[in-house]
Amino acid sequence: MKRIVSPEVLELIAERFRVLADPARLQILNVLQTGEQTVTELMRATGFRQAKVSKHLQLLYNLGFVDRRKEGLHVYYRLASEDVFLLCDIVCRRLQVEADRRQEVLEELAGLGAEA
Amino acid sequence: MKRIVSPEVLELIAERFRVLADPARLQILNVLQTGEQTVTELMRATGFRQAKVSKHLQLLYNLGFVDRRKEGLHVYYRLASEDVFLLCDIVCRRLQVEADRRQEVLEELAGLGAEA
DNA sequence: ATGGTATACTGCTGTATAGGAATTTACAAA
DNA sequence: TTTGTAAATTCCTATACAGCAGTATACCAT
Repeated sequence: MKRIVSPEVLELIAERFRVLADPARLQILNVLQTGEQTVTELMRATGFRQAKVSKHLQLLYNLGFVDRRKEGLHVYYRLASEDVFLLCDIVCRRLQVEADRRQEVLEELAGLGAEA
Repeated sequence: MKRIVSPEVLELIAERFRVLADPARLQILNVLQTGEQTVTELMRATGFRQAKVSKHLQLLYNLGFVDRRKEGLHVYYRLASEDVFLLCDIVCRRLQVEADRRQEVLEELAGLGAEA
């Protein structure tokens, strides 16, 4: 994204971020990182109700974040790609930087207190 | 994010994605990529109203996506880091992959049509 | 101080969506 | 076919937030 991007493309990008902007969906993705899971297994792993899990999975599926396969009664969901975690890692790195910075400020304040 | 992450951290991550999940903010960030800008310049570049630009900038500033400096009447905003574009690039790559896949499907359908 | 401009803030409305309860659909076994 | 279980969907309510209009604040110039 080196130049001015059209509103249409910006909307598509925003739509992707919107899907990741929900702790419940991130949790589901996080659980899926341990491997393929059925909806029921995801319910147990997350503590969410069935409708909630299913609805979030639909969204994730529709936007290509997860794949699924049907086997008898069960539907197995799995991550479609590792990109999600690339994205989360970048965000986590930022969180770490922010935390460090806050820590520095606190220490600076403590230092001032000692001097005063 | 290799193991199960706590709900608190997931909320922090989601919060960051939420800020990026808005075309207007992405557009502002996109414009800022061309260099430091005042609110007024951003209004002209985006066509947004003053209140809109200002509010989005507050959000972006509070979550550390942009920095600012005051000079007389003007406040100059600039990108705090290139991470935003790392994130967008990953998403864009995904969009490209999706587009390619759709294209393939269309061509496959066209092929079937020719055969039939 | 006064007037004028840049930016931030407040109150409001409409829209989107998360989550719960209940229902429906899909499938397997008896 | 009937029964039971898994998953998807529908309807509903509450909440969050984008965007607008208007107002307030900060700062410069005269």
